[in-house]
Amino acid sequence: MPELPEVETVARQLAQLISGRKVKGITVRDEKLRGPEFVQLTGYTVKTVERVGKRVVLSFTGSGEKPPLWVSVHLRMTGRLIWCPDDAPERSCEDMYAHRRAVTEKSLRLTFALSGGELRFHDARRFGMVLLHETPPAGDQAALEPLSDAFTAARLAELLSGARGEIKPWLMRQDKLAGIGNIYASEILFDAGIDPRRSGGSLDAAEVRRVHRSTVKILRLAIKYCGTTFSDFQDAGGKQGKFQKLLKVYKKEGSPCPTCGGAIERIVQQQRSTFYCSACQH
DNA sequence: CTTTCAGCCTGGGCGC
DNA sequence: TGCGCCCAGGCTGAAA
Repeated sequence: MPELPEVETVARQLAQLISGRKVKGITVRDEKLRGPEFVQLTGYTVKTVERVGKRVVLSFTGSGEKPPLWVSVHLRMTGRLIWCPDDAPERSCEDMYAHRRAVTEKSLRLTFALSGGELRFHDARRFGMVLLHETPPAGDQAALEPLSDAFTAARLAELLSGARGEIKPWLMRQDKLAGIGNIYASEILFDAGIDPRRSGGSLDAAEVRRVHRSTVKILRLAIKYCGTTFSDFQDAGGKQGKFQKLLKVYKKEGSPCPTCGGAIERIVQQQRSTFYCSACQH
């Protein structure tokens, strides 16, 4: 389930792999993705690949008078962007992700044929979105990027003041903070020692500072480890993330808390699992 | 304004 | 071996 660190990992890797490559053609295998739109990318050149919130945004430059274009990709649950270079034998490219069953011929939804290889969008469950834009897709303008300079404890305190909803679902609100999903919301609150059921507005200044600090710390650490892989996520080269080894509470129901040894508990908030330690989080 | 909830999808895991 | 059932979960939009 790709969140900010996973999407950042994919975007950074793709930036290295496909910047400067020319679009030779597009093949759309899923009618949901409105294929004809993408054809106009032919002849364009990949300029940048960046993360915006949970989206991968590719910018393209046209030749001559043609205006620039952008493509945004939301991986949702099972979406993947995989680079298959021409100079790798086809079989080894297939082998690279053959052991992950969800990435199969069947789940291939869209292919960008680029100079030197193919960028393939796989999505077993078809929740993902690939959109073509004529202006830069800015994401939610109001949302704060948690790894930007604009994300300060003071700004977070401002956003949280008066927030009546529970803090854990609040952290996942993409119109407030960009990129935090179910895994990292639980991990951040464990790190900060905050009970996920507290209302956002009930946190005092010191507690907000802890949430701020833990958010930056956990997200940066997860990016360093190339994200978290359970069954779904893998990077642009088909490899798994490594942050799952550092998870302290997510999916750890019944396991001992790494701090106090008590059992990690699972509760449901807004239809989603939350994992926490009731002894350590207040 | 808030909160809740169905729907989107399909592979995988489980029980029988 | 295989069938039916349920779950995963980000996000939208409708309903309460």
